[in-house]
Amino acid sequence: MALQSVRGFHDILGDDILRFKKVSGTARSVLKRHNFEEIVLPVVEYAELFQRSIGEVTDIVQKEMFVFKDRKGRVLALRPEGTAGTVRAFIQHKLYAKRPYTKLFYEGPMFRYERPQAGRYRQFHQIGAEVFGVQEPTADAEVISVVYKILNSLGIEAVIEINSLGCKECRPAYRQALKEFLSTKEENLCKDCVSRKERNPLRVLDCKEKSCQMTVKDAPKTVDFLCDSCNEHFNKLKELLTELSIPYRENSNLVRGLDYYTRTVFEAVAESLDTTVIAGGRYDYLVEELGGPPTPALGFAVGIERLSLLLKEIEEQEGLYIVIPFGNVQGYALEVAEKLRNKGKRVEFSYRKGGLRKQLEFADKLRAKFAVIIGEDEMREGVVTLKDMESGEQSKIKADEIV
RNA sequence: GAGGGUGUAGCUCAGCUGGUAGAGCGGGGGACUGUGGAUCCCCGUGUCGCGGGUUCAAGUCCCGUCACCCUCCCCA
Repeated sequence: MALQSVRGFHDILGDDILRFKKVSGTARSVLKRHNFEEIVLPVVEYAELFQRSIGEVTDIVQKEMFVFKDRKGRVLALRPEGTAGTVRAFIQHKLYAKRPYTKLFYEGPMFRYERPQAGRYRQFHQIGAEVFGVQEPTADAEVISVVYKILNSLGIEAVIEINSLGCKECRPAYRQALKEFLSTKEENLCKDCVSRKERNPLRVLDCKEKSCQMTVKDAPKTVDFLCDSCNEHFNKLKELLTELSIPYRENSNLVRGLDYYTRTVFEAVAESLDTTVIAGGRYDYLVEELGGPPTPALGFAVGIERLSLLLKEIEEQEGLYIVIPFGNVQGYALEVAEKLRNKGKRVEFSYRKGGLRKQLEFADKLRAKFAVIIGEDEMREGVVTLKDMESGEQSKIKADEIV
């Protein structure tokens, strides 16, 4: 078989790279304005880190991790997400001791051994951010507003859904109530949900099976079981979002697949794709569970490929100048090209063979904004012929005066 | 991990009941060493995804395999 990339591992090129960069650049610019600092994390970590953070019984850990042993027999894994590594770094470098709170963001490839589909790859890319050390809902509001701004500046239509899962105090009671409710309705649940009911009852809430959805409508809701402080936190968050004019939808069935979430969880759902493009939430116990001091935290991750899929038009690049040498004028033409580049222009020096006709066809093909035609006449006079490729107008101007 | 679909030239695809591969677009070249965004002319041996089988003969049938797409699981 011909040489080929590994299943689920894809190249990104052509127009896709423009979309990819736009998503990445937009997210970075929003994050920068919110003063998040970048951290570049390793792609490989001890597998244990993910088992302990994401949760032993989750699908990500059980069947989707790329796990392998190195030469010393250490059990390593390709990171399936970015939060665990960020938390590990936060603890390892004792960032909690340096500032009252810390805001970080990361970008890079993540790996999950899943069945590839549209917008789903085994190597995909996320840009994510985390806030450590703030328990106030203002941090939740900031993070959600970052998500909103990213979507907004990208012109992408997605609905932000929020929910609260409660904390150590109130979640157990809810879990119990839900379990009991589900037990009475077992005959209405799908096969998956019957087994899920014990292992991870919350997940039954967002099952797509119709009969499950019908059943779940009457199920107890997380928000009805929140303790006073969780309730206050959630209400305050909603107030803040309203104040910030961030549209959101409360979805009492929203739960997340990772074990570490507490209180606020949220997703940006693109209805056109019927998929989640950005997701996140609070994880107030994770830092402590991984060996750090008790530190409330929250974050989110953007699926770059998925957002790219929603990007309609790609940004026009800066207008291209194509320098067309014609005859024995190579040196002079090259000089002109350099001058333009020094002025910051995007310049292609044409290596295309053939007459002027072919050259202009080539310019057209590259979607050049201007053709800088340089023949022997031009060289003799110390000028160039600048042709506006859209209007077709052209004029001779001095080499130094092209803008 | 389960189910379904697809796989022929760079791209989109045609190829009927098996007989030895085509079109459009793109690309290259050309009466044009000075003018493009539907001027004209010329140019296609590509492992018909891969491997095996049936057959005198397979792109065309059978089996396997790989990849992609869709649904489920799960998730960004």
